[in-house]
Amino acid sequence: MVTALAPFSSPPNPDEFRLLVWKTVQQIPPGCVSTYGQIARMIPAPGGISGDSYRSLGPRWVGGAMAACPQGVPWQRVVNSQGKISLRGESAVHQKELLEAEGIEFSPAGKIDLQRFGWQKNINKSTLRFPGF
DNA sequence: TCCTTGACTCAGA
DNA sequence: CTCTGAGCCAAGG
Repeated sequence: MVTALAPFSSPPNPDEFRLLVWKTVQQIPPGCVSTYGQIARMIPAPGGISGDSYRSLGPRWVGGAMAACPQGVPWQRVVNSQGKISLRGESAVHQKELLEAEGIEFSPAGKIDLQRFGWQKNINKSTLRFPGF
């Protein structure tokens, strides 16, 4: 079955790619967020896909995978590169509530500071603090 | 068949 | 900070 999602084109092996996305997202700890682009970069480009193509399509494929996210995957911890929620309508509100419940803070403009709450942030920075802690 | 619409990102203005 | 356009591709009205 071809799945009911409609990402911008699909990777060579849609099912396998989505599985990798979900597995990666499951590794995001509570109180942290990641981005579609970051998830994409953590997954190697499928065979036959050039680095350039993957750079522009990857994030969208991740978005497509998230649209069909199964239970048990912290989908709410994935936001766009600007640190803002990409969903619209009710879902967006729900996502914001779930994240706030984990201790994540939003700016007045509805943006998350990825330097503070981003997953695997710069450990080089002298300030070692755990997200949401 | 044409046009719109996606859980994206980046560079500009 | 907000808005636009480009890059990319397919399904549905």
